Amino acid sequence: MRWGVEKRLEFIEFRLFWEGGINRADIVDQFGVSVPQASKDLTLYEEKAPGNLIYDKSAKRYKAADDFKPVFMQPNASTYLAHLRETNGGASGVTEAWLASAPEHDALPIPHRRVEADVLRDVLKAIREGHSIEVFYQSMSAKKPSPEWRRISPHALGNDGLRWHIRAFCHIDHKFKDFILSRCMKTRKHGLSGASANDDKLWHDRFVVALAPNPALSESQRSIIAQDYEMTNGRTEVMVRKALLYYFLKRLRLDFADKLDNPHEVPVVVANRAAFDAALAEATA
Amino acid sequence: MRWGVEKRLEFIEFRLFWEGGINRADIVDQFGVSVPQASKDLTLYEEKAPGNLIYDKSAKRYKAADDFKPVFMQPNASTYLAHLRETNGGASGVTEAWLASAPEHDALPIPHRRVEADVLRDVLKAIREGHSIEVFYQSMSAKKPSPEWRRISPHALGNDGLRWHIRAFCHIDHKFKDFILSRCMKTRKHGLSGASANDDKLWHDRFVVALAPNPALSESQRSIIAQDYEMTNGRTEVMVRKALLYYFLKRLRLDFADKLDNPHEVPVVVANRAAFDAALAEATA
DNA sequence: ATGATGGGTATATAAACTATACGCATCTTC
DNA sequence: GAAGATGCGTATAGTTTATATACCCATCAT
Repeated sequence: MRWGVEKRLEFIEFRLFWEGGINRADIVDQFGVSVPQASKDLTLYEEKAPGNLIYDKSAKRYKAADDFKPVFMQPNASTYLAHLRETNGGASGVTEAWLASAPEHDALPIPHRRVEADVLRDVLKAIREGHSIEVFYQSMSAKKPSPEWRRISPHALGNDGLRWHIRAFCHIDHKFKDFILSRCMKTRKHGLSGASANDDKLWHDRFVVALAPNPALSESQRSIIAQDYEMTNGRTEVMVRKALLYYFLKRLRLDFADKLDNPHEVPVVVANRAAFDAALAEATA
Repeated sequence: MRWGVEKRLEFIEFRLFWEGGINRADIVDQFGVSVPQASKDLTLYEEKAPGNLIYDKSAKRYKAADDFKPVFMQPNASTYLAHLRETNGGASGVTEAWLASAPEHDALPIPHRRVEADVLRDVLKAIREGHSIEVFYQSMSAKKPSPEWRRISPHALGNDGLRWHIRAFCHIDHKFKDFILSRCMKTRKHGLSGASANDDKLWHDRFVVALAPNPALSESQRSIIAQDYEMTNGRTEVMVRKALLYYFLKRLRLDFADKLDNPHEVPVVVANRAAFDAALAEATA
């Protein structure tokens, strides 16, 4: 079967599963095929996945059967929700909108400067080819009130939950650091790399964070949290790169577990706090 | 031009732009077409986007020209980064991997219980058709240590930055509330709706949060933050649904701006705090 | 030099798709 | 309850797209 046909069958199944029904017109709109071809596709789908399709004459629409069994995809809630979040952002790009009758939805607006496509492109190139590169970077340090050209040897990208960082060797400070991608205004001058990616210890080393329900919660609440985090014996372990450990602390609000009035706010606490603090000290040194 | 051809040209351009080069083999792998067809596609691309393509005989690979001008897509860094994050998760689903030589990357691991596809599917159905539905829900309240069947009339989905909520009218408490999607274990019994989506005031009302750089920062740092958040006159306004306001506070760590030792941690503060607190009180009442 | 690899192209053939047309069932409108 | 609109199904002939196979060329490693 040709790739285009396969995609259309997948599309039919996607719509049936997540949106409950599909039309010839849906296929025509999505893929620009002719109406007879859309008919053939539906017939073909019925052949390949017998019993999944039921035509509702009254609604003039194919509906998913009660015992619908997907054969062209594995339904995954996270994937659907990720798509949903994308439709919110507006810019679709590669992923076209397979969601037609999406539910009303909204995500928290995270205000931020946009990342320049050309900057990202050049950084990716430097990572790929093992170059160093100069970035016109706005540092937060008080000594540098305006952006400066800095040479860095990038080797990876990291996401802290709110924004993306470049993980790179800094040719000025002679160590590996994070550079916030959106603070790179422009790039220039590829050059020789200043360090091997393998030497970025904090990036490659991972610390195993042990999480436990906040002991300030009631027992029944603790057990609910344990289920939420899929804990076994009231514990769950999360491997976190040391370079990301600081952001992990902040994102999960682990730094305030004890100081907060309401334990409800911080469902989990770090169970191996001493080791955690040591690792964090190492990472932020 | 047929949909499949268009997609292949788009793919060629995507790879050229973000990964710098492309091969016949890449096209064959991605779309399962024959080798001569991949050749034709490259020729066709050169026709449609003259000058973008340069064959590097030594590397045996087409490379993007220095003055590469995309014609089949608008390059968007956010879209690329969203794809990158998806590849991390593993589950691809609808979006196939257009990223071949992706850079090394990692995102913060957010430990969480998975959402059941069948649950989400049934909730979507209820929203779409305006039904109520029973969910086997694990509430956090101390009075309900184990999951219970609750009838709700869902009308929207909301994301708080860490997880998805169902926004629904609760038939037990007779008001609109958030239900954490991953705490819905199963669903059953569609029924009549208990309320109109329009009556969910906190969902439809939005509060305009005014954000300003943390005054505890130095002047130059404040101006950097102002740029980060694309502020004008040291302010930016963000429209937030009242139903999401509480999560906005938590996510941006706005509740600790003054208590924190290090203002660096909280780049922005709420400039219209009194109105904000009033709106928040209304939302959490 | 030799072979492996990757690209270009030509041919005949097969598959996929279009345009057009017509028939059928359901629902809405008058 | 007839008329019209809509949506599905299917048949035909013709076009586009893609395949399989073949052969040639350039570059590079050995």
